[in-house]
Amino acid sequence: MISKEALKKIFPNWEEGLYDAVLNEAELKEAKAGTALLKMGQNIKSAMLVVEGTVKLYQEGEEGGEFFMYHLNPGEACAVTLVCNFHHEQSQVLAKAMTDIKYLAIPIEFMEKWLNEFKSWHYFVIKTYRSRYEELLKTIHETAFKNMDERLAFYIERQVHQFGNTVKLTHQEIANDLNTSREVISRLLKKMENNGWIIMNRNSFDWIKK
Amino acid sequence: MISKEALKKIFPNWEEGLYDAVLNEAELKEAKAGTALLKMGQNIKSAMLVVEGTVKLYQEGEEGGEFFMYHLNPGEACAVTLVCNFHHEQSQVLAKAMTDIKYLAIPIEFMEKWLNEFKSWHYFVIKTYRSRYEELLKTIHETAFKNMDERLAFYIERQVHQFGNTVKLTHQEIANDLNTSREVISRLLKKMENNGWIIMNRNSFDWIKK
DNA sequence: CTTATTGGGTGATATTTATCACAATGACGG
DNA sequence: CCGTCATTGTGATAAATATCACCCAATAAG
Repeated sequence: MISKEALKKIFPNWEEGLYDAVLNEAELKEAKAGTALLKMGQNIKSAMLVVEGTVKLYQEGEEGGEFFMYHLNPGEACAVTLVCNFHHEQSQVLAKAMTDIKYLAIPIEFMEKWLNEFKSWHYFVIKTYRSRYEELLKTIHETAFKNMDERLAFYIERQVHQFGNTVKLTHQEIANDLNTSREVISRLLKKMENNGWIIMNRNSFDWIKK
Repeated sequence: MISKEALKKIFPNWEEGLYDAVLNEAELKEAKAGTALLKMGQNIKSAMLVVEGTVKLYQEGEEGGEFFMYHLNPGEACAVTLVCNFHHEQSQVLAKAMTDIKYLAIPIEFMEKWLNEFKSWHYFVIKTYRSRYEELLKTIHETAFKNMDERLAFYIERQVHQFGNTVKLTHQEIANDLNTSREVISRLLKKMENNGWIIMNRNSFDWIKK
């Protein structure tokens, strides 16, 4: 399990009792990069709090497409898993480990209980929903108003913000995340290279804009 | 002001004290159809709870475009106004009265206070964020995976769900909401008419599909 | 009744994105 | 060093959407 000190660093400002509750009830799980942690339509049986690594949240299309929405980092939680106990609903999102990750899985029966017991849990849930809502707004803004070139730039900037200036993603992976085709991404990246925004290598490129 | 009984009907399951607090602190406001209640970038000074009528929530593009996200009905609240006091942030959305409306405006200084005092307010905030988050997911799903014909059908279905089978919107208004042009909507509606999904009149049409 | 305005129809054309087909090149296991 | 596979480049073409330029019809206003 994880130490209380480590937990406090990753999830600050909780009540003492909440840390104990988490240490008692949560299971610390690991997953390899690429694993699907939560699939669309799947019944949710536990809340997910990220401890280490990065998770990507997607929307899935009925014909198999994926659409990237936002990242989850340590200290953040998957909003959809936090309150679903109210309704015993199915997941509306796909969560994928982007790197090797560690996360806390908390059985959903504690969600309502803790809302009653711990004020800091209540705040945590609200903060989580609020921040995820804002990420969705950004995502909507991009897809509603921007063309693929700008969307790609925005996507890369998010990626750079997470992992630094060297982007280690194949054109195909980017295309999947943006729900377009590889050719489109290849051509747009070539343009960016010509504009001096990136330096391309095989299997990666560097973002050098601004 | 509004009576306590009416308030209870519209916002069920609150604590007694919360109803009193709202009656004491909120201002009951009215607005004509079409009014912008909250503009993007505007500083939020009060929370908005819908009492009567329908509000439309938009994302605004920098070049003036609008993009419809979802409706707010009586008993629902504008999520972004509920927690912004934490940060004194600016609105990321545009809220427009779709019909003549009545709503409760609660100064944001009470938001944090009530979170501490009323458990039912806490639940209300979480429920609000959760439902808005889910609406955003649906919206993203449509824009990410669907072509304009399907998006239009989805849009009309939402409209029908709100106001019944007769849709009293001009092609231009629909085009604005979907961030496309009138010609596109006109042509797609014509197709729907040919498919027997709608019956068109001037200034309105009837949804008769299924 | 006449005119002005608004809502809607339609062809032509441009732009953006998707799809198909295939070539080239680097990485890696044997 | 060779062959295979994953990755990227690129032309040709199709489909979806945007834009422009008008016209026409219904309604409102005088």
